[in-house]
Amino acid sequence: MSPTIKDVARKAGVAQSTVSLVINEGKHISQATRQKVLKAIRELNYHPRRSARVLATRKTGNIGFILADKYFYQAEPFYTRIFLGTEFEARKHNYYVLLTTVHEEFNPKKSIPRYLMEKNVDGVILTGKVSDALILYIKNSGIPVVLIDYFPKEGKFPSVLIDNLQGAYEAVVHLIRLGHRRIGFIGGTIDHPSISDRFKGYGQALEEFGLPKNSSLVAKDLPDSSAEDGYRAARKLLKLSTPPTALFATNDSMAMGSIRAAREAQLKVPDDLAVVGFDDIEVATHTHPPLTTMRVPKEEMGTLAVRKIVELIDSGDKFNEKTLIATELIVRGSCGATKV
Amino acid sequence: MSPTIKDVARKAGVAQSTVSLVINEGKHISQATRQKVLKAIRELNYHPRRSARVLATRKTGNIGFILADKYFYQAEPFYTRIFLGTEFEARKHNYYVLLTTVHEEFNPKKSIPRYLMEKNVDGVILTGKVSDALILYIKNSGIPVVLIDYFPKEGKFPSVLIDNLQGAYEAVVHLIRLGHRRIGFIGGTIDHPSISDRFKGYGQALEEFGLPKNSSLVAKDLPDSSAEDGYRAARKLLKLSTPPTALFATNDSMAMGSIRAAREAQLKVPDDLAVVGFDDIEVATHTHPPLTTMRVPKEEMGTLAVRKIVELIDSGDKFNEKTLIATELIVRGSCGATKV
DNA sequence: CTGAAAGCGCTTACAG
DNA sequence: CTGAAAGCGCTTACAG
Repeated sequence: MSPTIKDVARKAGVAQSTVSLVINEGKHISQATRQKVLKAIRELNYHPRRSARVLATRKTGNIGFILADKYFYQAEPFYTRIFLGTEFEARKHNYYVLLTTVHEEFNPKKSIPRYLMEKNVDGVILTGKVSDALILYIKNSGIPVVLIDYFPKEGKFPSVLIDNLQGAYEAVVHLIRLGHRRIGFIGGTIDHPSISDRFKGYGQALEEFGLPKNSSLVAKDLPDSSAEDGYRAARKLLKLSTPPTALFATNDSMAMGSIRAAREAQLKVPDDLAVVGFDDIEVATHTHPPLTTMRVPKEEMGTLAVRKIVELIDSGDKFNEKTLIATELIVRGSCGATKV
Repeated sequence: MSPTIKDVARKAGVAQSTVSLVINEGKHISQATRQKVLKAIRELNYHPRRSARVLATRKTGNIGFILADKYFYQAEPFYTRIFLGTEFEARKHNYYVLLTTVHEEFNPKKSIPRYLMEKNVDGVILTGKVSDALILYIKNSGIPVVLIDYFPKEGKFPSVLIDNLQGAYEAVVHLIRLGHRRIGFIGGTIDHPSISDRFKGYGQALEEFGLPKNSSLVAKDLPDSSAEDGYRAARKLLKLSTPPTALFATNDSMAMGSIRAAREAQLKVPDDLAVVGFDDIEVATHTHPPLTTMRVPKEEMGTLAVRKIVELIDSGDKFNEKTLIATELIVRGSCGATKV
């Protein structure tokens, strides 16, 4: 059996509670005893049993990380990288991150992660679009919640979001500056706020530069935001009598699908059709030509979400701040700004 | 405060230990009391606090899942899908899976996941190539270990592996049957057993069909097994005076890189160069042409690993069985078996 | 078949 | 500044 706090106390010749105080950096411990205790800990290679600590403190040291399962199956390591960001940051704060996927629809019988039932988390990070009912359920249970990359239509929540409007605006302005005047929009499910914000950014850029808004150039509400969706949407746009000379897709998968559509239509990217995506997923560098896109700092989002939830847990505050994270334009071959 | 076992006992009018027996499906409980207790549990919406249970049983209910961090950054959702398989299966057995990444080199100060120090897992699943020293360290600590998709040169371990030899053999035979006689091999780090087994499968297929083994057609030991590596290796092979007419790449990323190299060399895939990959990652369907590859059942590997480790935990056995999982040839456009 | 009691390994008032 | 003791919420021999 590995050593317990009692063994340490005995070895150091002090009370068990003294050992505990040393470990938890309590005050009122003389340097001498502290050193004695630390020495005993080192010699025994003692590590406090987490479960005992949990029971005593009534804090679990766990953070739940909830993700709609459909994102997990996607090719893009987008949310997994956000998760990785949370994992790294959580270590620093001595928390574990419990990753669980849920189905998109809310089903109180199935959608509620075990750790909520078992009171096994101190806070929950919800990432991407999940059922609003689930979010409300958790929030109402009194446990701190932080949202990443999703925000329900109603309610207030602490959240870490992409500055989608600004990002889309910059992407489209980039195309306009390259001389494009007919810029198509290819977007996923518009009921996802990220997407509607990107649509707004698109519109704002057109407006500001005095370009007409042409609804025939807009393909919205694509079911899955998948490469296949992007492919189909782009194919339609390219069949117009006066097709767009550039496309802004609200994610890289759809941008990649668009490139495929262009190739099939015997169009050259970027010469005949410029394409800009969003997210900067890994494979965006492998397309032909490599994709120009808006980079989203994924790990950073996870880091900030953990800091936020740890603060909420520690302070007991009920603040509902939104944190907007800026994106960055990554110019590669598909927009025509550089020659391939 | 949410209800405890005491509240249930009081409400049901029985002893606390009786409630515990009902929950843990102990025998010797009359139907009548069982029903009373179950009713009280339902009415109070009682859920046993996991931490208390952990402390009492000295079992944590957690399984560690260790992955080299470099895999997590890869575009391929390969190991993440294995993880997902473990998560689903773990739920059925009432375990949590704690996902942690480690650096490739073993550093006892940094590489040892917290949950091992804190005795916070009952078993550990190690996935992909991780430091042999880490594996040994964990195994020697007495905790059950199951390896997925990696096996050290020395030692015996329970493991869930891809049948790499057979898979590679089938992939190459497929190319041979399509009429190819000069088949190149593009492989990652040969010190990874998966890769060397795939190389063996390649050689075995050539031999069996009486084709010469030509070392100039073999590009081994590529540093990262990345698309970039595949691209560079293929470019070299295609510059040979008599270049290969087909390539077998030991993963899809390298196969995709190879396709890019072919395109740059003005070669048509599959007419001038047939390509077969390995893994069947999502993006393999998005290449042009879509990639023919060997599908690896990723979730299934995770499922089997969990079953195996739960059995080891429960039984206390020290068996070291290898489980080999068969791959499946997925024919798409890049091999020339179907017309695009 | 059921109940009283000890114990898992910590933390935390409370005394001193 | 340090120690003795209670308590966190379960499970598990042990009696009955």
